[in-house]
Amino acid sequence: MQVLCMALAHTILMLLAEQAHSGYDLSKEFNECVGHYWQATPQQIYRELAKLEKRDWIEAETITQESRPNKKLYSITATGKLKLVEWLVQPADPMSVREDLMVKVRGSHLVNPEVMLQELERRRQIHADKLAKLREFEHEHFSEPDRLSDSEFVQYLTLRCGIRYESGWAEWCTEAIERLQQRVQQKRDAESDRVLQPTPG
Amino acid sequence: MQVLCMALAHTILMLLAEQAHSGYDLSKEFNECVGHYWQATPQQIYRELAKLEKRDWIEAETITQESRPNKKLYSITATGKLKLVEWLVQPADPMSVREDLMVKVRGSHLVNPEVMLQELERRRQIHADKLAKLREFEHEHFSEPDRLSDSEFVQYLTLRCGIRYESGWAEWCTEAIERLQQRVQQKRDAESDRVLQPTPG
DNA sequence: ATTGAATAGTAAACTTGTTGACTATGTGCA
DNA sequence: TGCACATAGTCAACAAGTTTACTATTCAAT
Repeated sequence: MQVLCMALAHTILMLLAEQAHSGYDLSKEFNECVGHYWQATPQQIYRELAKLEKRDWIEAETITQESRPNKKLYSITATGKLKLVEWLVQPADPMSVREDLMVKVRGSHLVNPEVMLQELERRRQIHADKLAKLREFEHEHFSEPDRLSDSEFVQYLTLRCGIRYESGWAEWCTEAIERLQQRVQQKRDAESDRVLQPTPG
Repeated sequence: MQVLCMALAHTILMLLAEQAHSGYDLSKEFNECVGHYWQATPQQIYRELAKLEKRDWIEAETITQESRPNKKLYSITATGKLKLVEWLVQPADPMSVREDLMVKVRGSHLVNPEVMLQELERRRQIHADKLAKLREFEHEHFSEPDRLSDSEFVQYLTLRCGIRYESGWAEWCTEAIERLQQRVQQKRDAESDRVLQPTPG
């Protein structure tokens, strides 16, 4: 039996539990709403949908459309709901961090500090931009947290996580830039001291 | 030609650029020092070492030991150093977040809120523990940031990143727990209002 | 005396994610 | 008329990480 990608499969199940979607719809949902904490390409989604259908956790209805290509509308089955809830109540261990930038920072003593300063600034900007978008989304959709539906409320929690994540990265970049600049300056000072007051010998 | 796992290969190269290591040594380094930002199992490391050796980016010397099994001591070659630096100066895009816990939070409106509260508390504790360890490490090894060597300094930057990461997660857990508890309480209040003052009809 | 832990390394299968190419249809724009 | 773009989906290959299970040796503790 083919094996499911647990988190991906269950994200799809959860979205289908709220509303029937086509693969194409799901793909857009991932881009717009789920992407703060889980990414998937259309290809991954279609592949996972095929597996889920084979297990009868979801079922498809082919919708004939005139103005567009036909589509398959998927909805969750009773079995699917059961499996989803079973999975939801299991504990989840932290995922491991894998960050190219850190690997490069860790090796940056082998290259010109200016290169790393530029890269850190570029990354700071990326995270600041992402953060601004998330905050805008928060402002637009969740300005009154007490009035949210259950589903909206949990979406808000994940958005808050995304906001903390991006702001954490932006802040670290700022800290790293400052520390690195300070260090470069100290080295320059030491160098000019050395030139002005050469050690006797 | 076999393909390298870029970040993993270059982390290994970077460690070998500082000092010769056996696969086993590298594996311990990953557990102790690199794990804040990149994880690798011994198996991944041995596999990558074999690929790197085939390309002549690293070279191995077999060390005959009497009190222990023999080992292969790897060191970086001139080509390896070149390739490492070439890679270090390339920009790195943010890695995507993939977090099972978020997927479960996003679906938690389908289960009893108490289950999610417990899970969030468990996770908060995990991140708080990890944070305490990292802070202890910071205190032990980096209490005087101005006196660090270049290599130690960049290590310190990655440690600061790990600290921010873990504290960010712990704080988000706390926030989520508070918001969720507040919501549960509001629902209880609304429920008791409904019972005490039933709507006429 | 033997068991378990640490040291040192290898092999194979499997899971999961990425990439590029491919087939279609319909709409709007230039 | 043709081009780009959005919609809707499929196939195949590849990259990278995980898991399990091996083979060995040495040392310390029970």
